[in-house]
Amino acid sequence: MGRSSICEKTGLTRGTWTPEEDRLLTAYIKRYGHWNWRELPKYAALCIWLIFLFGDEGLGRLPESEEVTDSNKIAMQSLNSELGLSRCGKSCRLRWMNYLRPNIKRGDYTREEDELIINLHAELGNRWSAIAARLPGRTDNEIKNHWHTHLQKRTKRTTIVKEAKPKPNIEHGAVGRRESAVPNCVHPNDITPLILESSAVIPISPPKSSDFSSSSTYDSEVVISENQGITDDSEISSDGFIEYDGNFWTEPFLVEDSYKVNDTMPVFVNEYSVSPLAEALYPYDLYNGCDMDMLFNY
DNA sequence: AAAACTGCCAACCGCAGTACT
DNA sequence: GAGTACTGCGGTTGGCAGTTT
Repeated sequence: MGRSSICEKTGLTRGTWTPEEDRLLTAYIKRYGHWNWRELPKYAALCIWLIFLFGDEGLGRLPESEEVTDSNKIAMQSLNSELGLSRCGKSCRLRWMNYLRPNIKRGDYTREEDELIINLHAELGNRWSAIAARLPGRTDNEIKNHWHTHLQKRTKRTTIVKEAKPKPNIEHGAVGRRESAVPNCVHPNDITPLILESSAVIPISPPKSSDFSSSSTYDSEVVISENQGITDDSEISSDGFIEYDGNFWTEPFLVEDSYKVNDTMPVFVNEYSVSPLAEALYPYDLYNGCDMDMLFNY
């Protein structure tokens, strides 16, 4: 038996993220950045709760670091549990990096992307993060999954097809010449042509009907930003979030200006529309008795 | 119709690397 | 240099959805 995970030890939530958790995490990171993954989930719900209730003044109600007593911590954990972000930092980071962060390209892979992945894998091996760095908008996890579910099979099948034809048809020019040159092993530089040739022999399976299918189809490239419904990232920064390395407790306001679309509108609140945050909190009936001007235009 | 099987992908786990004290 | 905390990476798994029997 392996040792139990941190999440198991601490009773934190595991498994699939709910939309409410996504909204909470997104709203928090958009405002503060991911200054410390380990500490982030501990304070996310508390900060957003205070902002929601008291506007920016709410931040002033945050305790200084030296004031965070055990009873404070218990209260925070209780609050986080109530609000649904009782996740370990690692889980938050993974969710943000692989799914929630802006500019993630989802949907089918183009032929060019597949070619690039195959070439890069031949060059770099299973260094998925390095491969992902060369494919804008794709995450290492997504590329890894795509490789294992689609590309690896195709490369294997291509090899089998090639090996099953010991006498190349010279009439087909390059195909025949390459087959005769690489009977058992394939030079990295030859992999892409082999795959492309195999595509003519092995039909590419049609795309799934799922919105977020990662299967390959070269008819179109679907780019969906998961955060389009939350905010207009282009107004915030190139990445749409803040890298913050300061002390959160002592300098909570330093990133204040960078998250705002303009002077009056926080990024996760559209004027008088129901914000993701508001939606997330709605089940708790927090609107009752609140000043709507304060809530949406603080 | 339902059970069994398969494919896919989000999420988890454990380790390595890095920064800091 | 040792110890600790944290982040990032790659391998693996669990669960869902679709397909087959």
